[in-house]
Amino acid sequence: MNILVVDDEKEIADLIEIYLTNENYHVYKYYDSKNVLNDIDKLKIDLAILDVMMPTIDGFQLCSIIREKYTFPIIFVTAKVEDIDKISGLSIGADDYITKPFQPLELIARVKAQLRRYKTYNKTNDDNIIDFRGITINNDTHEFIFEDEPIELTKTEFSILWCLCQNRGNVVKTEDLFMNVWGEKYFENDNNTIMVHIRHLREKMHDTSKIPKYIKTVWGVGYKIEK
Amino acid sequence: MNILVVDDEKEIADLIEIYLTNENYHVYKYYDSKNVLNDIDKLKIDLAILDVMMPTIDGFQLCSIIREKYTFPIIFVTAKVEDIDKISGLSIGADDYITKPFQPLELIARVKAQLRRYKTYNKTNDDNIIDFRGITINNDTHEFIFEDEPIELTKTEFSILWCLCQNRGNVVKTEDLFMNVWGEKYFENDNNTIMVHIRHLREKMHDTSKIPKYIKTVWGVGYKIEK
DNA sequence: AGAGTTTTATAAGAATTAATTAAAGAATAC
DNA sequence: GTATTCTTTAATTAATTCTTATAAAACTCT
Repeated sequence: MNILVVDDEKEIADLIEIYLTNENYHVYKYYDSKNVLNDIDKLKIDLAILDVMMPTIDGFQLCSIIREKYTFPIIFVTAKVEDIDKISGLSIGADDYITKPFQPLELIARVKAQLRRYKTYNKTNDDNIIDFRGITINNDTHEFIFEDEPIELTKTEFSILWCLCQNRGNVVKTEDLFMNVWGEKYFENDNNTIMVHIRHLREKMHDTSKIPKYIKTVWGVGYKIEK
Repeated sequence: MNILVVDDEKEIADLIEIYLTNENYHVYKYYDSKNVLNDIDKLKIDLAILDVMMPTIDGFQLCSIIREKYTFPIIFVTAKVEDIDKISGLSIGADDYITKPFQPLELIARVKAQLRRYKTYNKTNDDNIIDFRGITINNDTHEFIFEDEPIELTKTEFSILWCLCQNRGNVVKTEDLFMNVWGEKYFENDNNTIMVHIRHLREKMHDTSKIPKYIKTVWGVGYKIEK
């Protein structure tokens, strides 16, 4: 989970970063709104924590700009305790509004609540579609479209391909692949089950093991699919 | 929009009702948790405002019970200002936590923010009529019209078809289907109840299991109805 | 180059999972 | 209270998918 933190008060931003990192969130920290706007399309933000009072572009403006394109949750954390500010903040598209000084644990709890609402309760996530290099794989419809042709995959084939696509560009260790697909540890007796499935996948993708275009073997490690 | 308000302090509940009614929300007001549980399946709640400290079933318990079946936003409004209570409340499934005394306008703003998140940003449409590909299914009247012919469905058949239609295009896992129709977990001994109902549905839709036009089997996963 | 290791290919049997029946059990309506 | 309809269970059959075993090929290292 990637969380955007924007606050011109460095100490506060740093503090929030510590709390969030501690909970294993990945934090993109900015002391200036302007830089956020340059980068935001590149980052895949899941939630934003914004300060209100900042130079040049204030939190409310930033929130409005973000909302033109994105629907991830936005939480204001600010020293402005006036009710009218809370109401404005929530009205322009924020999901929550916390006033400083705040309890770290409360902030974390609110972050978690928002992420739960956004990710778990909300079924419309495009996290379930991966699209690259003529490959479109959709975990909702269980469809695999390869070079504009729909291809039927079995459950196991789909799981393996899904796992490789999620980690596209990176090697997936045979063991990790096994864990991901079967959800258990293997490596008792020799197991070439995965190889058989990989072969089937390559077959369906008109790929060869000699010079594979898609699923490459990384000797002694596992498999990877190029980005 | 239907809002559930539960508070054993009548004055507070009445006050909240006034604010909400003023904003043209429809309010279901309860002074007792028990009655809520009796009625909740009949009401079509979009958001709930719960007090924490109540006799017999407290707000936290009520929240947990609601969350077993529903994902609409829940806001706690309570005199308990302890941080640990806020954190617990948010952890068990609430979306926001406001402490008494609260500003009416802030409450309204938070209600609106939650509803916006739930309704607007969340694309999952919960209309009661779904119409596509010669299928018209109406969850209010429980009517099913297939290629201009009304077709009688039993309660279970309707629930299954409704669930598939709501997720049309996407695979519905057998387990999820079970959860949705029977509202409980199964997976004890194997259970082909669903298969029998699916067969009946296909029969009524003049469909076959070999080359189904409508309800397709996704091996090892579940069923889906094409968009 | 050769020994040892790891991956690939192939095919067949094993194991899963789904569909079909028929009938018993439960719920509902009359 | 009985009849009817609906739901579930159970047993069987059918279809699909997974695993195993084997042999062959490719790679690594000395």
